[in-house]
Amino acid sequence: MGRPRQFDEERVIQRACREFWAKGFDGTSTADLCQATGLTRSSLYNTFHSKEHLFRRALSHYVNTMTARQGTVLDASGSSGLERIRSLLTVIVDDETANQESGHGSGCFTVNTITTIASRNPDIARVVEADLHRRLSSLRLAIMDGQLDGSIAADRDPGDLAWYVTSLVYGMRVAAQSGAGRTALEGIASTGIEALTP
Amino acid sequence: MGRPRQFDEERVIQRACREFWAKGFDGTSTADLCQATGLTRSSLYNTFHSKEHLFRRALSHYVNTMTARQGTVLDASGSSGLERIRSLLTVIVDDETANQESGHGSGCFTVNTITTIASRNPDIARVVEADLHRRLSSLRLAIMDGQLDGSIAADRDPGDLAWYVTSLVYGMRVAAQSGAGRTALEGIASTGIEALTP
DNA sequence: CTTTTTTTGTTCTGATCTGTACAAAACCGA
DNA sequence: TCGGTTTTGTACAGATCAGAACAAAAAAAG
Repeated sequence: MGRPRQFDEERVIQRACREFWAKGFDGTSTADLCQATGLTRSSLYNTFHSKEHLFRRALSHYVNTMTARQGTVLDASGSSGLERIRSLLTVIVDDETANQESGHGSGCFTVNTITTIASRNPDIARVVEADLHRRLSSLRLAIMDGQLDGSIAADRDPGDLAWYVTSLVYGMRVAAQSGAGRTALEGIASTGIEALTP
Repeated sequence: MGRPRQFDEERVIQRACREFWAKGFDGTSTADLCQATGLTRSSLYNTFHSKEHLFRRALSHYVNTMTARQGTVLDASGSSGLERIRSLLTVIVDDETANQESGHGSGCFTVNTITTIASRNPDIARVVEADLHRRLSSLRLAIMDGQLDGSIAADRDPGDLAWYVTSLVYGMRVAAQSGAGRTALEGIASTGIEALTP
C-alpha cells in the first residue's frame, strides 16, 4: 500500500504543539514547523493539508491532554469537593513552574490562543470553546459535590463558581507568564480558594 | 521649519493601538497600519522608525491610559480599601462589556501582549513589566488601607493579595475573551472579592 | 519483476512582508 | 521670491510567506 511514513504522526503533532505554543499561530512559519518536526515541506502538507489544520490538531492535542489530566484530579473520589479543586490549582502551579524551569516558555497554549487568533478564526475558536464547556462542566460537578459535603459555600450558584475557578486558572496562567514565580502562584491559589469556603 | 505634518500623532497612535490590540503584533502588517491610520508608508516610518517602535508607543499609550484610569479608582479617598478594589473590578466589567458590545474585539491589549510577544521581545516585555509593578504597588497600598480600616483580612501579606487581585483581573480579561458575558463577569468579581474579606 | 500507490526531496510561484530610496510637494524664515 | 527643511507619494528592494508541482524513491500487490 505505498511507501510507509518515516515519522510518527503523534510525535510530529507534539513538536508542532510546542512550536505554536511558544510563538503563536502568526509567529510560527511553515519553515519553523518543518525544522521543529524534522519533516520536509511536502510531508507536512501531504499529512496536514495546511498550517491551520496542523494548528488545530496541535491545539486539540494540547487541550485533550490538559483537560484529561485535570479531569482525573477533579473527578478523584475520596476527597471533598474543595480538596479536589485545591488539587487542580496545585497541578496548575506545578505545571507553570515546571514550564518556567524547563525553559521552553510558560503560560498556557489555550490562553495564548484565546487572546490571539480565536477571535479571528471561528474554526479555532470552536476548539477552545468546546474545551471550555467540558472544563466548566467538570468544575460544576466538583463544586456541587463540595456544596453537598459542606466544603464549599452552598449559597452560590455552582455555575458561577465554575466560572470563577476557570477565571482563577486563567489568571494564574497569565500571572505566570508575567513573571509570577512558584510562591506567588501558590499565594494566588490559596487566596483564591478562600472564596469558595463556606 | 519645513513642511508641517498632516496628522495628529496621538490620533495615529490610538488607531494603531486598536489595530495591534485586535490582531496582535505578528498579525498586524505595516499595510494594515497605514490603512488604519491613514498615513502613507513614508510618514509612518519617518515618524515611528519601525513597526516595533510604533507597537511600543501604542502599548505604552494603552497601559498609561488604563492604569491611570484604574489608579484614580484605586486611590479614591473616602471609601474603604475593599470598596476601592470592588470599584476597580466594576471598571473591568464595564470595560469588557463595552468592548463586547461595541464590536471591536474584547480582552485586554496588555494580556494579549503578555501571552504573545512579551516572551520573545525584551523591549516590549519591559513595558508590560513596568506597568505591572505600578499596578501591584497601587493595589498593595489600597490593600494595606483596607487592612487598616478593617475591610480586608489582615492576616495575609498585602503583596500576595495584590498579586491575587492582579491575577483576578487577568482572569476576567481572558474569561471575557472566551465568551463570558456581563453577568458571568459580575459573578467572578463578586466571588473573587470574597477572598479578601476578613 | 512489474505495476501501483504513497511518501519524500527539491524547486518553483506568486503574494506579502518590512523597510528604503528618492524626488515632488509644502511649508517657514529671510 | 528664494533657500532650507521637513513631509509626502510612489516606486522599489530583498526577504520571507504559504502552498503547489513534479519527479525520484520506496514499499506493497499482482
